[in-house]
Amino acid sequence: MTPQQARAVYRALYDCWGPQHWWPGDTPFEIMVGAILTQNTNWSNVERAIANMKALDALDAERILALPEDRLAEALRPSGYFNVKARRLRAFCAWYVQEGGFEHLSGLDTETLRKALLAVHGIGPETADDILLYAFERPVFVVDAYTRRIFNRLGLLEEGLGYEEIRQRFEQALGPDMACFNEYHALIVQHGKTTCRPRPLCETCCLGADCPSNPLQDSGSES
DNA sequence: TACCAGGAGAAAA
DNA sequence: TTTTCTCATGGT
Repeated sequence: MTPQQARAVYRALYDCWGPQHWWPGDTPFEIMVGAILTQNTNWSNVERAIANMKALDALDAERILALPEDRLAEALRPSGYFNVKARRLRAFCAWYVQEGGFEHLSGLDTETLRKALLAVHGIGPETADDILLYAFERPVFVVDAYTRRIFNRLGLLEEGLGYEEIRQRFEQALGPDMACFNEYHALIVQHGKTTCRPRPLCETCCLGADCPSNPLQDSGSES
């Protein structure tokens, strides 16, 4: 993928959807919680779980750790996988408190912070990069299922590439631009979940004939 | 009713 | 090392 191609898709998405103002969350900590809860789940379900946490006045690492795990799981129920996510969120909070919280972690360089996040139970590459980009405002490109789907089918990424390879291709094409990465990922998600879903309709899609959901594309490239 | 959604870890091959 | 299975709710 050339820089020109990466920027052309960005422009098409931005022209279509406009600024997204991501991440939806009032504080860096809420963003981090949302990044964990949104794993394999749609955002509306995550919002319900976060509202439950706010109702418990528990949107804070130490207060989450003070909650019994079954009560935490009950609050997280709307986001799905609630038992799994309760364990993951507690593991993250334990690490977060142990490391001295946001202020201390903000002093770490991006690679050190990324490695530390990936060592936490329940934090994989996408979740770590969501946290780095949207909570810590680091220039890290987030790769998700929509990114793979859209760019594979646009022919700009080969099938079967690993997460790190895809991330590096975007970062090399675009340069270390936090604001751009922020908007780009948000636009990909907005586009993916509205226009270019697996069973979609893209007469008005901003990617036109190159849209991953375009029937002309489907006829030859669908797996 | 079946499929999908802003994944990750554990187990099996 | 790679692939498969499991976790689960809510909307379409």
